[in-house]
Amino acid sequence: MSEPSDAPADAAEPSLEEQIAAYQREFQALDPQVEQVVSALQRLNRRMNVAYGRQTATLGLSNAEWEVLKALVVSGAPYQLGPGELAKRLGLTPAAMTHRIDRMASEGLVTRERDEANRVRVIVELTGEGREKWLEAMRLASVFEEDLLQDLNGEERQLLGQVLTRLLRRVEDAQPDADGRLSDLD
Amino acid sequence: MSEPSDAPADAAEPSLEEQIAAYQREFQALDPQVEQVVSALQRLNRRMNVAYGRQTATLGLSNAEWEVLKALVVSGAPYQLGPGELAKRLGLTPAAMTHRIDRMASEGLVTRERDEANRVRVIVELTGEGREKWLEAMRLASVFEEDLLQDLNGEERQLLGQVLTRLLRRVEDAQPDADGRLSDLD
DNA sequence: GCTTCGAACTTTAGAGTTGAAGTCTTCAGG
DNA sequence: CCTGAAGACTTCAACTCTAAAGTTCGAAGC
Repeated sequence: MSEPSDAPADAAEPSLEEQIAAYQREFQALDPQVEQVVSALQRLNRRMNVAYGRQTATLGLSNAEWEVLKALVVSGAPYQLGPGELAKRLGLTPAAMTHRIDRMASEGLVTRERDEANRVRVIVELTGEGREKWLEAMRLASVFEEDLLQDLNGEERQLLGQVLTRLLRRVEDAQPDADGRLSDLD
Repeated sequence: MSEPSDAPADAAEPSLEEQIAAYQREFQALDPQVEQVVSALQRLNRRMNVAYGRQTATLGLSNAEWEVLKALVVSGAPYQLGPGELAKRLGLTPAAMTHRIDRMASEGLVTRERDEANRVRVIVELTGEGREKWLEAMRLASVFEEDLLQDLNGEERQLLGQVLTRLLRRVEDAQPDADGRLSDLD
């Protein structure tokens, strides 16, 4: 026999609304409007990252690798950066960068060589294949993003972008990179 | 000798604007308005997570532990969930949950015991101390969040919340939890 | 020119995660 | 009963990240 009313065991996964209601129930001082913004933003961002992860996996790229490619492409022109600088931009320790570059170099996405002008430094450079991979990933991402914002008209998009940028500026001003390495890339 | 014009080596960390300009330069098909929204959202979310991490560290909590506490509190009433259910909600493998619960149980934040009604199951329950920690973290978080949204008036907050919720719904409809475990908590 | 300090990267040890295999319990047949 | 299959959790090996040394090179002082 089964008692559906007696052994709940696993409640259903909470929706955004249920979660906010639960927060309010457990912590009365909470402003539901604020929490709606914050929780929706976090959940949305997480789902987007999952979607990006699936897309890049399609190309044989991990999310970690994609981030390195992005940093190098954004740096422009010769597509060169040092491990330390890369680590700072991705929000990793230099040690982690060393290993990541190992892997990516062995896959042919980047090259690693000593800077002959200053032999303490190392230059990580995007390869043609790496750049190509980034372009493919970018094509997928832009389609996904366009689709995501499909329901918003131009005015709404602009407003949303402006408001988010204002909030970002506020956070960045309040946290002047306190302990270094906390940027991470988009 | 040093040639400031010859050996750039480390370019400055790119601002949001610089980054978007770089994307456009390298990938012409990009819609700058879409990218403004997406990049601002991602960067904002990342900075917020760093801020949360600092706050919870103040209380001797890791972000990982805070997420478990949140899931249990949101579940309500007796504050009980199984390891598997917790893993699903946090977006972890069951194996990782096992270890996390080990740590948290040894710190007194939760208890772990077999379900006598169904001895295959394990019940993880929030302790009084765990609940107290969650409340303290929540107090800090709500102050931070209120401060973050300070410059937005009520109308703007409502609009922002609604738009983000619309986008979230769109992502969730498009990704029907495809391979399980990808939710993670807010 | 030799030495010392500092900078940039790598190496090492330890914590945390994943994926796969293993254990224990329950349930349905035979 | 006894057996087989499925479910829930744990254990194990491999991988990735962090923090703290260690290594190598360059620059400044004597």
